[in-house]
Amino acid sequence: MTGAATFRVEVPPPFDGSTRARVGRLELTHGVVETPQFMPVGTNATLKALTPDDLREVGASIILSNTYHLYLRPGHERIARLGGLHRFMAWDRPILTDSGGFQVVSLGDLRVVDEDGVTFRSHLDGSTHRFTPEIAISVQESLGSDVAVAFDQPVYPSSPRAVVADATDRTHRWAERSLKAHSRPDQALFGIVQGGLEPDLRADSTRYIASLPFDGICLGGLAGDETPEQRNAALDVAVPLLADDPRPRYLMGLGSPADLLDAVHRGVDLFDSVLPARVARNGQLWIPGGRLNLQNARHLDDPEPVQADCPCILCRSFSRAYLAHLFRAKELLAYRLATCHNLTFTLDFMHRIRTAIRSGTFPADLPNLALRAGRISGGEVAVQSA
RNA sequence: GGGUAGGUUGAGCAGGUGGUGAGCUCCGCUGGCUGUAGACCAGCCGCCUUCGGCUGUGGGGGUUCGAUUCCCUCCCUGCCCA
Repeated sequence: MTGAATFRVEVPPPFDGSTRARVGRLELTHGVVETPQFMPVGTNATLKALTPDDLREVGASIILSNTYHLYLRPGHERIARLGGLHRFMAWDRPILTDSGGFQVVSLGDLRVVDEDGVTFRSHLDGSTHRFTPEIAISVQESLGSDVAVAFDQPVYPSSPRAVVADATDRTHRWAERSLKAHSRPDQALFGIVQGGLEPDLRADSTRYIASLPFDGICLGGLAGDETPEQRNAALDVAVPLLADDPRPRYLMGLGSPADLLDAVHRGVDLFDSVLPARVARNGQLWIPGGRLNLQNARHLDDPEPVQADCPCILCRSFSRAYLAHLFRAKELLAYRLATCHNLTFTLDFMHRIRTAIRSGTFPADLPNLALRAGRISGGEVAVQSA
């Protein structure tokens, strides 16, 4: 443990086993994070289309940024010279940096994995770069994030068992090297569980990572191509093994409201995802019970706000018709307004979840929360059964 | 009125000098996006009963086995000159 993170469970799950949902308080160098919490993703030291003021207004208490992308551009050493990532991007609340492990899968053909690390070809200019656990930690220490994350090797959840096993074992070895390499006392370090959808591998990985002195436990290798049922099953394997563990549990990459609700119910404390911001830029606005596609012609004459009771900058002043116009004209304001709305919706949803847990009504409130979450996929609006 | 260049599927175009015009970009429609190579990607975008068929090159007529192409005529548009 680094001492740079203090996590306290304020409202533990009930003894009756009706849910593993809990409320916690994570204290980091740059501030406090109430859990369950969602972290918007600002890969390039910016949440696309938003200012830090926007981020504060939508209610973000912590954001995620990316080691690999900042290493490539503008360079972690430059950011360090300029006072660190917080000062560089003018965000004074907590930041968690992903280690670059995700780019092992997302960059596809542009990388080669070996036992010592990963060789990447830059997506920007084709130049060759090497990441090892030691380098990933060093870069994160240069950036100065509140929470660094061990360098891991995620694979698609649907990968063959042998592939999952190999990547999981390597992730364990890299976890130890990440711990050994980490030295910055004001920065927490989280370890990452792999194991894919294989129950025994997922369980072994959970036990192993939990046995190491990390400040938090990331559940990786999910939020990929698995079904919600498969993901829930993996959580039902992993989280109970952490029942007596005093550290926060962070499911990497999950972002739709219905998915978040499922995972909170199964005991997850932290989330991140590009989803709400990305789909917003692509014209999909989340509202209670479903979504709007602002690219559809039917919105062009609609004077109503996207969501009448939403306090965001979009809904306070503008109509669906206006936003639909902005999207058609590809006006830059569309992306800012839409992103603010979806993040407001998502973070408000997490706040509602915390409130329900605090008031002891969480399992009972699941149907209502699921109704609000809607089912954000397939163009359908349906209630996610609790 | 004279001259000239044109008229191709919502828009803008490509192509085609007697031998199968449904090709492109927009627009439009639908879907997708989950630790961001993503203000992006995919499919559709004349009609039908769609592994196919039909229609379609401004209108009409003619020549021809066959016409977007050649001929006649009419309509429309841009530009120039009166």
